Amino acid sequence: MIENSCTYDSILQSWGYKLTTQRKILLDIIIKNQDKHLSVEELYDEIKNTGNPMGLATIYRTIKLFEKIKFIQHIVMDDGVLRYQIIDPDERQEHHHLICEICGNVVDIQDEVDIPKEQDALFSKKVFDEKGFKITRQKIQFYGICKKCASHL
Amino acid sequence: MIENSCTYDSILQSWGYKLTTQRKILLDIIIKNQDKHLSVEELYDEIKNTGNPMGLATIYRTIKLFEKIKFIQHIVMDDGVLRYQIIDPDERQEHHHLICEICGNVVDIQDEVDIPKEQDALFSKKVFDEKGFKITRQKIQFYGICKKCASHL
DNA sequence: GTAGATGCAAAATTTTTGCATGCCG
DNA sequence: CGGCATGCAAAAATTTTGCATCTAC
Repeated sequence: MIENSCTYDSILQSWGYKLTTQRKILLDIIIKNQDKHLSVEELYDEIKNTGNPMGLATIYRTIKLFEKIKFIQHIVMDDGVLRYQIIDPDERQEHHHLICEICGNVVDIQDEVDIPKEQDALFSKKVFDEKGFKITRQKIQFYGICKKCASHL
Repeated sequence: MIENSCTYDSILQSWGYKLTTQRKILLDIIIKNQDKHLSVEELYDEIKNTGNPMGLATIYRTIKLFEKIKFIQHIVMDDGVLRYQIIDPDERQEHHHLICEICGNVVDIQDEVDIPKEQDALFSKKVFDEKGFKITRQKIQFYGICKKCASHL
């Protein structure tokens, strides 16, 4: 869990980008909502709620910048809406998602839970032999029912 | 592999929808390009190439209809663009994708290749115990390099 | 002070909707 | 023939861009 944005501030500056109020606010919002995977629209609303509204153009531009310097990455749900999440510099490893089919909420799983090593040599070999496709990495979406929704059933 | 659209034609009519020229053309294009996963824009262009151009509005409306009656389903790539594929009535089972990181092409894998059963009871139990999340199904994107691109390296 | 960043408004895209006309059943 | 479907154009929604102004360094 990432606690604050100071590491990012200095990285931003080391890339030669200015540390502006807007960039700090946007990064804060993304960090504060690590578990939420906000869309541009949701980011816009969250920022408006802080009382320091920001132009949509700035949000789009800042997001592009943050993706370029690997502060954040986007994930895409089944509806095609891009949602953004902070990348912890310490854990750049691939991670996967638990997606609730009722509320649509997305939860990350990574090393907290051992993903079974489905990408075992045998499987990769079979795909390569049959399809000529060399697998290098994978992303899994696990669909199901989250704790909260299960409790409301 | 689906060969033609007659089955779909009669299903369409059994739902009470009219079998129009446009619907036939769109379905044909989707079936002919089963391996391509075309976006709306690509569908529009393909249809224009047949010499019977169709209004974009009609394409959007027809796609919605086809999704509703489960003729097609969409998949979503990392860029958030929705792409459409025919659903073979015979094999409604979940399937996965091989995505080439070079050309972006998407290939389906399903029963042709045995997906290792990563959703083993132990893993699901662990996720449930640690996250309270009940996994019911999953989608995997395998990223890598396709045969064609590998041959150009 | 100056390069780069922001805000606003206009433009470019993408998708939806209203309505007159057309065509399937 | 009657109603659903289509095409077109307008509207709505989303994202990008140009430019004047502002601000971090």
